[in-house]
Amino acid sequence: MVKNTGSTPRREESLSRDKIIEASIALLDSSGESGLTFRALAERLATGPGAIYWHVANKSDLLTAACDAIVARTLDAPATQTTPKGIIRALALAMFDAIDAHPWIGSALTRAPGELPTVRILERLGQQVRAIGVREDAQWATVSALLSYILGVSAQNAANAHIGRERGVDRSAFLGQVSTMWLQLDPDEYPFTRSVAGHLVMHDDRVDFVEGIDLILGGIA
Amino acid sequence: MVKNTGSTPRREESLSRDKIIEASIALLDSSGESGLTFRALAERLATGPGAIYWHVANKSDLLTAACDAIVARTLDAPATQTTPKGIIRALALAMFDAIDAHPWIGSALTRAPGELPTVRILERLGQQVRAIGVREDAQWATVSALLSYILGVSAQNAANAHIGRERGVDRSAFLGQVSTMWLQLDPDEYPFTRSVAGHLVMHDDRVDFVEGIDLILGGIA
DNA sequence: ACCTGAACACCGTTCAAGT
DNA sequence: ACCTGAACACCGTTCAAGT
Repeated sequence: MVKNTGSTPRREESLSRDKIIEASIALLDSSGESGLTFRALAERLATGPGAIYWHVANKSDLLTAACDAIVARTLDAPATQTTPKGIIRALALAMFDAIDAHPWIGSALTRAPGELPTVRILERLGQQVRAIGVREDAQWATVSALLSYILGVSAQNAANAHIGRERGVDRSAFLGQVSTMWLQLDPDEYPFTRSVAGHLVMHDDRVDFVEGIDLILGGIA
Repeated sequence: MVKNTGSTPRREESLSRDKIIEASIALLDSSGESGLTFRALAERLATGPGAIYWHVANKSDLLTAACDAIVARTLDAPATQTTPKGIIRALALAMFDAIDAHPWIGSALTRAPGELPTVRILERLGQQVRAIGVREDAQWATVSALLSYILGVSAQNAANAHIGRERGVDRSAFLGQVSTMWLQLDPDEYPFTRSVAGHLVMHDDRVDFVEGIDLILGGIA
C-alpha cells in the first residue's frame, strides 16, 4: 500500500479540471448556456470563483472543454454500420442526438473552430470519405461540406432550444410559433416560406437532417 | 412647402430606430460583436442608454435588426445569373462575401432562427429550388440543407474572424496557427486531419464554399 | 411621446493574502 | 501548489423624473 508521500493529505473532494468540467456540464444541461457562471460553478463546487482559474484558463476554455467531453463520449460509441456512408450517417445522427440532449454544444462547437471537438468530428468524417474512395484533392471539400452542414444544423437546433427555453415553451411549441409567424408573411413576397410553414410543424428534424447528409453524399458519386 | 404641423419642431438629429441600427452596424463593423454595447451606442448617438430602449426592445432585437439590414441589402443586388442553380450559387456567394465583410452577422444569423433575416434567404433559395423542378415534397429538405450549409459556413467564418481579432492576427494568419496545431496531432489518431493541414493554409475559402453548394446541388439531380 | 441618467443586479477576471 | 474572496471594470435593463 502506497503511503501519501506529501505532508498534506489530499482530500478526496479536492478540485480538479475534470470535476470542474463535470459540474459545468451539469450546470449547462440544467440551466442552459447562461447558467454557466463562475459564481454558480463555484457555489456548486463549494469554493470561490478564483479557485477555478487555477485549473481552467477562462470561460471559453471551460466551454470548449465541456463540449469536447460530450463530443468525445458521443464519437466513442461503437460503430454498428459497416459501409463508409453508413458510418457517416450514423456519426451525423449521433451528433444530432447529442446536440438534442445538450443544446449548448451546438454553439460551443461553432465558436471554437479548429479546436479539439471539431477536429474529432473532422477526422472521423475524413477517414470515411477516404474509405469511399474520393480523390485526394477532393477530400477536403467533401469533408468540409459535411462538417459545415452538421455544424450548421447544430447551431440552429441549439438556437431553437435556447429561444424555446427563453419563452418557456418546448421545441415543437416554438416551431409552432415560427410556423404561424411565417403564415402571416406577405403572400406575394414570401410564397415559398408560406408554403412550407405547415411542413415545419409536422416534420421530423432528425429525418430531414439525414436527408441533407444523403444529399451531400449523393453529390459525391 | 409643408409646414411642420406639430408644436415642437423635430430636430433633424432626433433618435430613430434606423439611426440606432446604422450606428450599431458601424460599431459592430469596427469593434466586433463585443463592441456593441448600449453605453457605447448611447455615446455615439449622444444620448443615454435608456433612450435606446424606446426604439428597440432589447439587445437581441437590435442585433437581428442590424443583421437583417445587411442581409436585405445583400439580397437586393440584381441577379446576373439566369439559371436557377446559377442564381443559387450567386446568392450563396453574396452571403459569403457579406459575412466576410461583416463577420458578426454570421453568429447573429444562427442566433435568430425563423426570424426575418433567415427567412429572406430561405425564400430566395426556395423559389430557385422550385424553379429547378424539385418535387413539392422534397423542396423543404433541399432548401433546408442549403440553408443549414450556408449558415454553418457563416458561423465558422464569423468564429474564425472573431478569434483572429482576439489574437490580433488576420484571418489567414489564424488559419496558419490552426494548421500548425493540426500538424502536432498524433499521427496514428489523426491521419486525415494532418493530411489536410497543409491544404488549410493555401486553400481559397470562397472556392471551397461553392464546391459545397455544388455538391448539394449535384445531389438534387 | 420621447429622452435622461442614476441605480439594480448581475457578469468575467485578477490578485493579495492565506494554507 | 492550491485555494479564498474581496475588488475592479464592466455588462443589459429598468424606471422615476424630466421636457
